[in-house]
Amino acid sequence: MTDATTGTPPLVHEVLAAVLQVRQGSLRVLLWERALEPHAHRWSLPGGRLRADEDVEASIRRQLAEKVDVRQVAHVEQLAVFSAPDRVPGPRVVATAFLSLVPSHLDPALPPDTEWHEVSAMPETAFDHGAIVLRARNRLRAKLSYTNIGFALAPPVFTVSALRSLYSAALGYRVSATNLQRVLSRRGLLEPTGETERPGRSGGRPAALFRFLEATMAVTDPFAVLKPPSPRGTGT
Amino acid sequence: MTDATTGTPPLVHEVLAAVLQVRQGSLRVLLWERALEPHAHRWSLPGGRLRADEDVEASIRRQLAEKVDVRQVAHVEQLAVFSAPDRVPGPRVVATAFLSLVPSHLDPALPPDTEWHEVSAMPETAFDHGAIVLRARNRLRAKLSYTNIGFALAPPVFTVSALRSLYSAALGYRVSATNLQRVLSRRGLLEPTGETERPGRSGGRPAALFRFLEATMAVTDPFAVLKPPSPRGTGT
DNA sequence: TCAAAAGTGTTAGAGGTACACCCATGA
DNA sequence: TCATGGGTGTACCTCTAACACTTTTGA
Repeated sequence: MTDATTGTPPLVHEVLAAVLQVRQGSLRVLLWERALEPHAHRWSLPGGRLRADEDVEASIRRQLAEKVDVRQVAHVEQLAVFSAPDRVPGPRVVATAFLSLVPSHLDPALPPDTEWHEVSAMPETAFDHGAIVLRARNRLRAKLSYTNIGFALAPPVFTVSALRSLYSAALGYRVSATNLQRVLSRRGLLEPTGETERPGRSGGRPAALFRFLEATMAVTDPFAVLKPPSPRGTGT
Repeated sequence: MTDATTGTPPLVHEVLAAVLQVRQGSLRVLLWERALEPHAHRWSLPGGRLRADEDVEASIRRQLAEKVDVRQVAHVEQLAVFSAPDRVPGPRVVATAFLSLVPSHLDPALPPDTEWHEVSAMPETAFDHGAIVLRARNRLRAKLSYTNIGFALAPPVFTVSALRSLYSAALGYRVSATNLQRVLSRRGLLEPTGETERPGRSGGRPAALFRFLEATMAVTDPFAVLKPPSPRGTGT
Protein backbone atom coordinates (compact mmCIF):
# COMPACT_ATOMS: atom_id res chain seq x y z
CA MET A 1 0.00 0.00 0.00
CA THR A 2 2.73 2.40 0.91
CA ASP A 3 5.32 0.21 -0.72
CA ALA A 4 7.12 2.36 -3.24
CA THR A 5 9.48 0.62 -5.60
CA THR A 6 9.02 -3.10 -5.35
CA GLY A 7 10.12 -5.39 -8.12
CA THR A 8 6.42 -5.59 -9.03
CA PRO A 9 6.30 -9.07 -10.51
CA PRO A 10 3.48 -9.49 -13.01
CA LEU A 11 0.17 -10.20 -11.34
CA VAL A 12 -3.02 -11.26 -13.01
CA HIS A 13 -6.39 -11.33 -11.34
CA GLU A 14 -8.93 -13.73 -12.72
CA VAL A 15 -12.51 -14.45 -11.81
CA LEU A 16 -13.93 -17.95 -11.90
CA ALA A 17 -17.45 -19.23 -11.41
CA ALA A 18 -18.79 -22.54 -10.26
CA VAL A 19 -22.07 -22.42 -12.15
CA LEU A 20 -24.42 -24.91 -10.54
CA GLN A 21 -27.73 -26.26 -11.74
CA VAL A 22 -29.89 -29.21 -10.86
CA ARG A 23 -30.31 -31.27 -14.02
CA GLN A 24 -31.74 -34.73 -14.32
CA GLY A 25 -32.01 -35.16 -10.63
CA SER A 26 -28.47 -34.22 -9.69
CA LEU A 27 -26.44 -31.16 -8.95
CA ARG A 28 -24.15 -30.31 -11.85
CA VAL A 29 -21.45 -27.83 -12.60
CA LEU A 30 -20.51 -26.23 -15.88
CA LEU A 31 -16.98 -27.11 -16.98
CA TRP A 32 -15.03 -26.65 -20.19
CA GLU A 33 -12.29 -28.86 -21.43
CA ARG A 34 -8.94 -27.19 -21.88
CA ALA A 35 -7.44 -27.64 -25.31
CA LEU A 36 -4.00 -26.27 -24.51
CA GLU A 37 -1.31 -26.75 -21.94
CA PRO A 38 -1.04 -26.35 -19.08
CA HIS A 39 -3.44 -29.02 -17.97
CA ALA A 40 -4.66 -29.79 -21.46
CA HIS A 41 -7.78 -31.97 -21.52
CA ARG A 42 -8.58 -31.27 -17.94
CA TRP A 43 -11.84 -29.60 -17.07
CA SER A 44 -11.96 -26.09 -15.75
CA LEU A 45 -14.28 -23.35 -14.60
CA PRO A 46 -15.51 -20.58 -16.84
CA GLY A 47 -14.08 -17.17 -16.16
CA GLY A 48 -11.17 -15.04 -17.19
CA ARG A 49 -9.19 -11.98 -16.57
CA LEU A 50 -10.45 -9.03 -14.57
CA ARG A 51 -10.60 -5.93 -16.72
CA ALA A 52 -9.60 -2.46 -15.67
CA ASP A 53 -13.09 -0.98 -15.73
CA GLU A 54 -15.05 -3.59 -13.81
CA ASP A 55 -15.22 -5.04 -10.35
CA VAL A 56 -15.06 -8.77 -9.82
CA GLU A 57 -18.78 -9.32 -9.81
CA ALA A 58 -19.34 -7.35 -13.00
CA SER A 59 -16.47 -9.28 -14.48
CA ILE A 60 -17.84 -12.71 -13.76
CA ARG A 61 -21.24 -11.72 -15.03
CA ARG A 62 -19.74 -10.42 -18.25
CA GLN A 63 -17.65 -13.48 -18.78
CA LEU A 64 -20.47 -15.86 -18.15
CA ALA A 65 -22.64 -13.97 -20.60
CA GLU A 66 -19.90 -13.73 -23.20
CA LYS A 67 -18.27 -17.07 -23.12
CA VAL A 68 -20.88 -19.49 -22.05
CA ASP A 69 -24.13 -17.85 -22.98
CA VAL A 70 -25.38 -18.00 -19.46
CA ARG A 71 -27.28 -14.79 -19.11
CA GLN A 72 -29.85 -16.19 -16.88
CA VAL A 73 -27.94 -16.88 -13.75
CA ALA A 74 -30.40 -16.24 -10.97
CA HIS A 75 -27.80 -15.69 -8.28
CA VAL A 76 -24.12 -14.83 -8.06
CA GLU A 77 -22.07 -14.53 -4.91
CA GLN A 78 -18.42 -14.35 -3.97
CA LEU A 79 -16.96 -17.47 -2.48
CA ALA A 80 -13.34 -16.71 -1.69
CA VAL A 81 -10.00 -15.72 -3.06
CA PHE A 82 -7.65 -18.48 -4.15
CA SER A 83 -4.14 -17.20 -4.07
CA ALA A 84 -1.57 -19.94 -3.54
CA PRO A 85 1.52 -18.69 -5.38
CA ASP A 86 1.78 -21.87 -7.42
CA ARG A 87 -1.90 -22.48 -8.00
CA VAL A 88 -1.35 -21.95 -11.72
CA PRO A 89 1.94 -22.55 -13.53
CA GLY A 90 3.67 -19.56 -15.05
CA PRO A 91 3.06 -15.96 -14.08
CA ARG A 92 1.09 -15.56 -10.92
CA VAL A 93 -2.71 -15.55 -11.08
CA VAL A 94 -4.89 -14.75 -8.12
CA ALA A 95 -8.50 -15.83 -8.51
CA THR A 96 -11.75 -14.63 -7.04
CA ALA A 97 -14.17 -17.54 -7.09
CA PHE A 98 -17.94 -17.23 -7.34
CA LEU A 99 -20.93 -19.41 -6.82
CA SER A 100 -23.62 -18.93 -9.42
CA LEU A 101 -26.91 -20.66 -9.86
CA VAL A 102 -29.06 -21.40 -12.88
CA PRO A 103 -32.74 -22.31 -12.43
CA SER A 104 -33.60 -25.82 -13.45
CA HIS A 105 -35.96 -24.95 -16.29
CA LEU A 106 -33.26 -23.25 -18.36
CA ASP A 107 -31.00 -25.06 -20.75
CA PRO A 108 -28.48 -22.54 -22.00
CA ALA A 109 -26.75 -23.13 -25.31
CA LEU A 110 -23.18 -24.20 -24.66
CA PRO A 111 -19.99 -23.95 -26.68
CA PRO A 112 -18.78 -27.32 -27.96
CA ASP A 113 -16.03 -27.74 -25.38
CA THR A 114 -18.38 -27.15 -22.48
CA GLU A 115 -20.51 -29.63 -20.53
CA TRP A 116 -22.43 -30.14 -17.33
CA HIS A 117 -20.84 -32.58 -14.90
CA GLU A 118 -22.21 -34.07 -11.74
CA VAL A 119 -20.56 -32.40 -8.79
CA SER A 120 -20.34 -35.74 -7.05
CA ALA A 121 -18.50 -37.30 -9.99
CA MET A 122 -16.34 -34.65 -11.54
CA PRO A 123 -13.68 -35.50 -14.09
CA GLU A 124 -10.10 -34.49 -13.48
CA THR A 125 -10.10 -30.75 -13.02
CA ALA A 126 -7.47 -28.18 -13.87
CA PHE A 127 -5.55 -26.33 -11.16
CA ASP A 128 -7.56 -25.83 -7.99
CA HIS A 129 -10.89 -25.74 -9.74
CA GLY A 130 -12.14 -28.93 -8.16
CA ALA A 131 -11.74 -27.45 -4.71
CA ILE A 132 -13.62 -24.36 -5.79
CA VAL A 133 -16.56 -26.43 -6.96
CA LEU A 134 -16.75 -28.27 -3.66
CA ARG A 135 -16.66 -25.02 -1.80
CA ALA A 136 -19.50 -23.72 -3.94
CA ARG A 137 -21.54 -26.81 -3.26
CA ASN A 138 -21.02 -26.49 0.46
CA ARG A 139 -22.04 -22.87 0.41
CA LEU A 140 -25.18 -23.69 -1.52
CA ARG A 141 -26.08 -26.47 0.88
CA ALA A 142 -25.69 -24.26 3.90
CA LYS A 143 -27.70 -21.44 2.40
CA LEU A 144 -30.58 -23.69 1.45
CA SER A 145 -31.20 -24.01 5.17
CA TYR A 146 -31.22 -20.42 6.28
CA THR A 147 -31.95 -18.31 3.20
CA ASN A 148 -34.47 -18.23 0.37
CA ILE A 149 -31.80 -19.28 -2.12
CA GLY A 150 -34.04 -22.03 -3.47
CA PHE A 151 -35.53 -19.41 -5.79
CA ALA A 152 -32.32 -19.56 -7.81
CA LEU A 153 -32.64 -23.29 -8.42
CA ALA A 154 -36.35 -23.38 -9.19
CA PRO A 155 -38.42 -22.36 -12.18
CA PRO A 156 -40.78 -19.41 -11.76
CA VAL A 157 -43.65 -21.71 -10.85
CA PHE A 158 -43.39 -25.21 -9.45
CA THR A 159 -45.09 -27.89 -7.39
CA VAL A 160 -43.87 -28.75 -3.94
CA SER A 161 -42.76 -32.14 -5.11
CA ALA A 162 -40.70 -30.59 -7.91
CA LEU A 163 -39.13 -28.27 -5.37
CA ARG A 164 -38.50 -31.21 -3.13
CA SER A 165 -36.48 -32.96 -5.79
CA LEU A 166 -34.42 -29.82 -6.40
CA TYR A 167 -33.60 -29.52 -2.73
CA SER A 168 -32.86 -33.22 -2.50
CA ALA A 169 -30.46 -33.08 -5.41
CA ALA A 170 -28.65 -30.05 -4.08
CA LEU A 171 -28.46 -31.28 -0.50
CA GLY A 172 -27.58 -34.85 -1.37
CA TYR A 173 -30.29 -36.49 0.70
CA ARG A 174 -34.01 -36.92 0.48
CA VAL A 175 -36.03 -34.04 1.83
CA SER A 176 -39.62 -34.54 2.87
CA ALA A 177 -42.11 -32.60 0.79
CA THR A 178 -44.36 -32.18 3.80
CA ASN A 179 -41.77 -30.45 5.89
CA LEU A 180 -40.22 -28.53 3.05
CA GLN A 181 -43.53 -26.93 2.32
CA ARG A 182 -44.15 -26.22 5.94
CA VAL A 183 -40.80 -24.65 6.60
CA LEU A 184 -40.77 -22.46 3.53
CA SER A 185 -44.37 -21.42 4.02
CA ARG A 186 -43.91 -20.55 7.64
CA ARG A 187 -41.05 -18.32 6.68
CA GLY A 188 -43.25 -16.59 4.17
CA LEU A 189 -41.17 -17.54 1.15
CA LEU A 190 -43.74 -19.41 -0.88
CA GLU A 191 -46.95 -18.16 -2.37
CA PRO A 192 -49.57 -20.38 -4.00
CA THR A 193 -50.42 -19.26 -7.51
CA GLY A 194 -53.92 -20.69 -7.20
CA GLU A 195 -53.30 -22.88 -10.24
CA THR A 196 -52.79 -26.61 -10.16
CA GLU A 197 -50.85 -28.97 -12.34
CA ARG A 198 -52.70 -31.66 -14.23
CA PRO A 199 -51.93 -35.10 -12.81
CA GLY A 200 -50.05 -37.63 -14.91
CA ARG A 201 -51.78 -40.60 -16.53
CA SER A 202 -51.40 -42.61 -13.35
CA GLY A 203 -53.73 -40.26 -11.56
CA GLY A 204 -53.30 -38.65 -8.21
CA ARG A 205 -54.46 -35.40 -6.77
CA PRO A 206 -53.48 -32.37 -8.86
CA ALA A 207 -50.55 -30.55 -7.33
CA ALA A 208 -50.88 -26.92 -6.35
CA LEU A 209 -48.43 -24.53 -7.98
CA PHE A 210 -46.26 -22.14 -6.00
CA ARG A 211 -43.81 -19.39 -6.59
CA PHE A 212 -41.13 -17.76 -4.48
CA LEU A 213 -42.15 -14.31 -3.32
CA GLU A 214 -38.65 -12.88 -3.58
CA ALA A 215 -36.11 -13.29 -6.35
CA THR A 216 -33.12 -11.91 -4.53
CA MET A 217 -31.32 -13.66 -1.76
CA ALA A 218 -32.18 -12.86 1.82
CA VAL A 219 -31.41 -14.49 5.11
CA THR A 220 -34.73 -15.79 6.30
CA ASP A 221 -33.75 -17.78 9.34
CA PRO A 222 -31.02 -15.91 11.15
CA PHE A 223 -30.20 -18.91 13.36
CA ALA A 224 -29.56 -16.45 16.12
CA VAL A 225 -28.99 -18.29 19.24
CA LEU A 226 -28.18 -15.74 21.94
CA LYS A 227 -30.89 -13.52 20.56
CA PRO A 228 -31.37 -9.96 21.72
CA PRO A 229 -33.64 -9.81 24.77
CA SER A 230 -37.32 -9.59 23.94
CA PRO A 231 -39.16 -6.27 24.48
CA ARG A 232 -40.43 -7.15 27.95
CA GLY A 233 -37.12 -8.76 28.90
CA THR A 234 -35.08 -6.83 31.42
CA GLY A 235 -31.94 -8.41 30.03
CA THR A 236 -29.69 -8.96 33.03
CA MET B 1 -6.87 -16.83 -18.45
CA THR B 2 -6.37 -17.63 -22.07
CA ASP B 3 -6.09 -13.93 -22.87
CA ALA B 4 -2.80 -13.46 -24.60
CA THR B 5 -1.67 -9.91 -25.19
CA THR B 6 -3.83 -7.49 -23.28
CA GLY B 7 -2.65 -4.02 -22.46
CA THR B 8 -2.04 -5.34 -18.95
CA PRO B 9 -2.63 -2.21 -16.91
CA PRO B 10 -0.75 -2.30 -13.62
CA LEU B 11 -2.61 -4.22 -10.95
CA VAL B 12 -1.77 -4.37 -7.30
CA HIS B 13 -3.28 -6.81 -4.87
CA GLU B 14 -3.38 -5.79 -1.25
CA VAL B 15 -4.57 -7.52 1.87
CA LEU B 16 -6.33 -5.66 4.66
CA ALA B 17 -7.47 -6.79 8.08
CA ALA B 18 -10.19 -5.58 10.35
CA VAL B 19 -8.55 -6.54 13.65
CA LEU B 20 -11.24 -6.65 16.28
CA GLN B 21 -10.97 -6.88 20.03
CA VAL B 22 -13.27 -6.23 22.94
CA ARG B 23 -11.67 -3.54 25.10
CA GLN B 24 -13.22 -1.65 27.94
CA GLY B 25 -16.60 -3.09 27.29
CA SER B 26 -16.88 -2.34 23.61
CA LEU B 27 -15.89 -3.86 20.32
CA ARG B 28 -12.95 -2.00 18.81
CA VAL B 29 -10.97 -2.06 15.62
CA LEU B 30 -7.35 -1.31 15.03
CA LEU B 31 -6.83 1.68 12.71
CA TRP B 32 -3.83 3.74 11.74
CA GLU B 33 -3.90 7.36 10.72
CA ARG B 34 -2.60 8.07 7.25
CA ALA B 35 0.10 10.70 7.15
CA LEU B 36 0.17 11.13 3.38
CA GLU B 37 -2.24 11.75 0.57
CA PRO B 38 -4.47 10.35 -0.63
CA HIS B 39 -6.84 10.57 2.29
CA ALA B 40 -4.28 12.03 4.64
CA HIS B 41 -5.40 12.01 8.28
CA ARG B 42 -8.10 9.50 7.64
CA TRP B 43 -8.00 6.21 9.45
CA SER B 44 -7.29 3.01 7.64
CA LEU B 45 -6.86 -0.71 8.09
CA PRO B 46 -3.51 -2.39 8.55
CA GLY B 47 -2.29 -4.43 5.63
CA GLY B 48 -0.27 -4.04 2.50
CA ARG B 49 0.83 -5.50 -0.72
CA LEU B 50 0.63 -9.20 -1.49
CA ARG B 51 4.09 -10.59 -2.14
CA ALA B 52 5.03 -13.06 -4.80
CA ASP B 53 5.80 -15.93 -2.47
CA GLU B 54 2.78 -15.91 -0.17
CA ASP B 55 -0.92 -16.47 -0.38
CA VAL B 56 -3.33 -13.88 0.98
CA GLU B 57 -3.66 -15.42 4.39
CA ALA B 58 0.09 -15.73 4.90
CA SER B 59 0.37 -12.17 3.72
CA ILE B 60 -2.05 -10.70 6.19
CA ARG B 61 -0.50 -12.65 9.02
CA ARG B 62 2.94 -11.40 8.07
CA GLN B 63 1.81 -7.82 7.79
CA LEU B 64 0.00 -7.84 11.08
CA ALA B 65 3.06 -9.27 12.77
CA GLU B 66 5.41 -6.85 11.05
CA LYS B 67 3.59 -3.61 11.11
CA VAL B 68 1.38 -3.69 14.12
CA ASP B 69 3.02 -6.16 16.40
CA VAL B 70 -0.06 -8.25 16.57
CA ARG B 71 1.30 -11.75 16.63
CA GLN B 72 -1.34 -13.08 18.84
CA VAL B 73 -4.36 -12.95 16.63
CA ALA B 74 -6.43 -15.92 17.67
CA HIS B 75 -8.40 -16.13 14.46
CA VAL B 76 -8.10 -14.96 10.88
CA GLU B 77 -10.60 -15.50 8.11
CA GLN B 78 -11.27 -14.14 4.66
CA LEU B 79 -14.14 -11.75 4.39
CA ALA B 80 -14.40 -10.76 0.73
CA VAL B 81 -12.66 -9.14 -2.18
CA PHE B 82 -13.14 -5.43 -2.65
CA SER B 83 -12.50 -4.56 -6.24
CA ALA B 84 -14.36 -1.45 -7.38
CA PRO B 85 -12.09 0.07 -10.06
CA ASP B 86 -12.02 3.42 -8.28
CA ARG B 87 -11.87 2.20 -4.71
CA VAL B 88 -8.43 3.73 -4.38
CA PRO B 89 -7.16 6.69 -6.40
CA GLY B 90 -4.27 6.07 -8.77
CA PRO B 91 -3.23 2.69 -10.11
CA ARG B 92 -5.73 -0.01 -9.49
CA VAL B 93 -5.65 -1.92 -6.22
CA VAL B 94 -7.78 -4.96 -5.54
CA ALA B 95 -8.06 -5.88 -1.88
CA THR B 96 -8.72 -9.10 -0.04
CA ALA B 97 -10.22 -8.22 3.32
CA PHE B 98 -9.90 -10.30 6.47
CA LEU B 99 -11.52 -10.49 9.83
CA SER B 100 -9.09 -11.11 12.64
CA LEU B 101 -9.64 -11.35 16.35
CA VAL B 102 -7.48 -10.61 19.35
CA PRO B 103 -8.36 -12.07 22.75
CA SER B 104 -9.34 -9.50 25.33
CA HIS B 105 -6.48 -10.12 27.76
CA LEU B 106 -3.80 -9.04 25.27
CA ASP B 107 -2.69 -5.47 24.80
CA PRO B 108 -0.28 -5.46 21.91
CA ALA B 109 2.25 -2.66 21.60
CA LEU B 110 1.18 -0.30 18.85
CA PRO B 111 3.06 2.07 16.60
CA PRO B 112 2.40 5.73 17.44
CA ASP B 113 0.02 6.33 14.54
CA THR B 114 -2.18 3.40 15.47
CA GLU B 115 -5.15 3.24 17.82
CA TRP B 116 -8.15 1.21 18.80
CA HIS B 117 -11.50 2.73 17.83
CA GLU B 118 -14.98 1.72 18.78
CA VAL B 119 -16.62 0.05 15.82
CA SER B 120 -19.85 1.84 16.60
CA ALA B 121 -18.12 5.24 16.54
CA MET B 122 -15.39 5.10 13.96
CA PRO B 123 -13.65 8.25 12.79
CA GLU B 124 -13.60 9.10 9.10
CA THR B 125 -12.02 6.16 7.33
CA ALA B 126 -9.94 6.04 4.19
CA PHE B 127 -11.25 4.50 0.97
CA ASP B 128 -13.73 1.68 1.59
CA HIS B 129 -12.22 0.66 4.89
CA GLY B 130 -15.25 1.64 6.93
CA ALA B 131 -17.41 -0.75 4.95
CA ILE B 132 -14.90 -3.52 5.50
CA VAL B 133 -15.01 -3.02 9.24
CA LEU B 134 -18.78 -3.24 9.30
CA ARG B 135 -18.67 -6.37 7.25
CA ALA B 136 -16.20 -7.85 9.71
CA ARG B 137 -18.40 -6.96 12.63
CA ASN B 138 -21.42 -8.57 11.01
CA ARG B 139 -19.49 -11.73 10.29
CA LEU B 140 -18.31 -11.91 13.87
CA ARG B 141 -21.80 -11.41 15.21
CA ALA B 142 -23.22 -14.15 13.05
CA LYS B 143 -20.49 -16.59 13.93
CA LEU B 144 -20.90 -16.04 17.66
CA SER B 145 -24.24 -17.75 17.28
CA TYR B 146 -23.32 -20.88 15.41
CA THR B 147 -19.61 -21.45 15.96
CA ASN B 148 -17.17 -21.57 18.85
CA ILE B 149 -15.54 -18.32 17.73
CA GLY B 150 -15.87 -16.90 21.22
CA PHE B 151 -12.55 -18.56 22.01
CA ALA B 152 -10.88 -15.88 19.91
CA LEU B 153 -12.30 -13.06 21.98
CA ALA B 154 -11.72 -14.59 25.40
CA PRO B 155 -8.65 -15.11 27.55
CA PRO B 156 -7.50 -18.68 28.13
CA VAL B 157 -9.49 -18.90 31.34
CA PHE B 158 -12.50 -16.81 32.29
CA THR B 159 -15.66 -16.65 34.35
CA VAL B 160 -19.05 -16.90 32.75
CA SER B 161 -19.81 -13.32 33.61
CA ALA B 162 -16.61 -12.16 31.94
CA LEU B 163 -17.54 -14.16 28.88
CA ARG B 164 -20.98 -12.65 29.01
CA SER B 165 -19.61 -9.15 28.80
CA LEU B 166 -17.42 -10.10 25.84
CA TYR B 167 -20.40 -11.52 23.98
CA SER B 168 -22.51 -8.53 24.91
CA ALA B 169 -19.93 -6.09 23.60
CA ALA B 170 -19.49 -7.95 20.36
CA LEU B 171 -23.18 -8.52 19.73
CA GLY B 172 -24.28 -5.08 20.80
CA TYR B 173 -26.94 -6.21 23.26
CA ARG B 174 -27.01 -7.73 26.69
CA VAL B 175 -26.68 -11.47 26.78
CA SER B 176 -27.85 -13.42 29.78
CA ALA B 177 -25.08 -15.23 31.62
CA THR B 178 -27.46 -18.01 32.53
CA ASN B 179 -28.34 -18.87 29.00
CA LEU B 180 -24.91 -18.22 27.58
CA GLN B 181 -23.45 -20.78 29.91
CA ARG B 182 -26.18 -23.23 29.15
CA VAL B 183 -25.89 -22.92 25.40
CA LEU B 184 -22.13 -23.17 25.25
CA SER B 185 -22.00 -26.02 27.74
CA ARG B 186 -24.64 -28.03 25.96
CA ARG B 187 -22.65 -27.72 22.79
CA GLY B 188 -19.61 -29.04 24.59
CA LEU B 189 -17.53 -25.90 24.05
CA LEU B 190 -16.79 -25.00 27.64
CA GLU B 191 -14.89 -26.94 30.25
CA PRO B 192 -14.69 -25.97 33.93
CA THR B 193 -11.11 -25.70 35.13
CA GLY B 194 -12.17 -26.61 38.65
CA GLU B 195 -10.71 -23.34 39.93
CA THR B 196 -12.71 -20.38 41.11
CA GLU B 197 -12.06 -16.70 41.12
CA ARG B 198 -11.88 -14.82 44.40
CA PRO B 199 -14.90 -12.56 44.89
CA GLY B 200 -14.41 -8.80 44.99
CA ARG B 201 -14.61 -6.83 48.23
CA SER B 202 -18.35 -6.54 47.86
CA GLY B 203 -18.69 -10.27 48.33
CA GLY B 204 -20.66 -12.71 46.31
CA ARG B 205 -20.22 -16.31 45.47
CA PRO B 206 -16.85 -17.09 43.89
CA ALA B 207 -17.15 -17.57 40.14
CA ALA B 208 -16.09 -20.83 38.56
CA LEU B 209 -13.44 -20.58 35.87
CA PHE B 210 -13.89 -22.08 32.43
CA ARG B 211 -11.91 -22.55 29.27
CA PHE B 212 -12.86 -23.26 25.69
CA LEU B 213 -12.05 -26.81 24.71
CA GLU B 214 -11.05 -25.91 21.16
CA ALA B 215 -8.87 -23.07 19.96
CA THR B 216 -9.67 -23.33 16.29
CA MET B 217 -12.92 -22.32 14.75
CA ALA B 218 -15.57 -24.95 14.12
CA VAL B 219 -19.23 -24.81 13.28
CA THR B 220 -20.94 -26.11 16.35
CA ASP B 221 -24.57 -25.50 15.55
CA PRO B 222 -25.08 -26.26 11.89
CA PHE B 223 -28.49 -24.58 11.83
CA ALA B 224 -29.57 -27.24 9.46
CA VAL B 225 -33.20 -26.99 8.90
CA LEU B 226 -34.15 -29.60 6.34
CA LYS B 227 -31.85 -32.02 8.04
CA PRO B 228 -31.04 -35.39 6.58
CA PRO B 229 -33.61 -37.98 7.61
CA SER B 230 -32.90 -39.61 10.95
CA PRO B 231 -31.69 -43.25 11.00
CA ARG B 232 -35.13 -44.74 11.45
CA GLY B 233 -36.72 -42.26 9.05
CA THR B 234 -37.79 -43.73 5.74
CA GLY B 235 -37.33 -40.31 4.18
CA THR B 236 -40.15 -40.10 1.67
C1' DT C 1 -27.41 -11.72 59.16
C1' DC C 2 -27.63 -9.02 55.09
C1' DA C 3 -26.20 -7.67 50.45
C1' DA C 4 -23.94 -9.17 46.42
C1' DA C 5 -22.73 -12.15 42.87
C1' DA C 6 -22.94 -16.81 40.87
C1' DG C 7 -25.23 -20.80 39.59
C1' DT C 8 -29.43 -24.14 39.13
C1' DG C 9 -34.30 -25.63 38.44
C1' DT C 10 -38.18 -25.09 36.02
C1' DT C 11 -41.66 -23.51 32.94
C1' DA C 12 -43.17 -21.95 28.63
C1' DG C 13 -42.81 -21.37 23.83
C1' DA C 14 -40.87 -21.65 19.15
C1' DG C 15 -39.70 -24.40 15.45
C1' DG C 16 -38.96 -28.95 13.15
C1' DT C 17 -39.63 -33.93 12.20
C1' DA C 18 -42.23 -37.89 11.60
C1' DC C 19 -46.17 -40.03 10.47
C1' DA C 20 -51.02 -41.05 10.22
C1' DC C 21 -54.74 -39.70 7.78
C1' DC C 22 -57.62 -37.31 4.35
C1' DC C 23 -58.32 -35.43 -0.61
C1' DA C 24 -58.67 -35.37 -5.68
C1' DT C 25 -57.72 -37.35 -9.73
C1' DG C 26 -57.19 -41.23 -13.83
C1' DA C 27 -58.32 -45.63 -15.28
C1' DT D 1 -63.71 -48.27 -6.64
C1' DC D 2 -58.96 -48.64 -6.54
C1' DA D 3 -54.32 -47.07 -7.10
C1' DT D 4 -51.68 -42.95 -7.10
C1' DG D 5 -49.82 -38.89 -5.75
C1' DG D 6 -50.78 -34.44 -3.04
C1' DG D 7 -51.96 -32.07 1.22
C1' DT D 8 -53.20 -31.52 6.30
C1' DG D 9 -53.43 -32.53 11.33
C1' DT D 10 -51.04 -33.69 15.09
C1' DA D 11 -47.90 -35.66 18.50
C1' DC D 12 -43.38 -35.45 19.85
C1' DC D 13 -38.83 -33.71 20.44
C1' DT D 14 -35.11 -30.41 20.84
C1' DC D 15 -33.56 -26.17 21.96
C1' DT D 16 -33.78 -21.64 24.02
C1' DA D 17 -35.55 -17.66 26.91
C1' DA D 18 -37.15 -16.11 31.07
C1' DC D 19 -37.17 -15.98 35.73
C1' DA D 20 -37.60 -17.65 40.41
C1' DC D 21 -34.81 -19.66 43.67
C1' DT D 22 -30.63 -21.45 45.92
C1' DT D 23 -25.62 -21.15 47.00
C1' DT D 24 -21.46 -18.96 48.64
C1' DT D 25 -19.01 -15.38 49.71
C1' DG D 26 -17.53 -10.39 52.28
C1' DA D 27 -18.72 -7.18 55.57
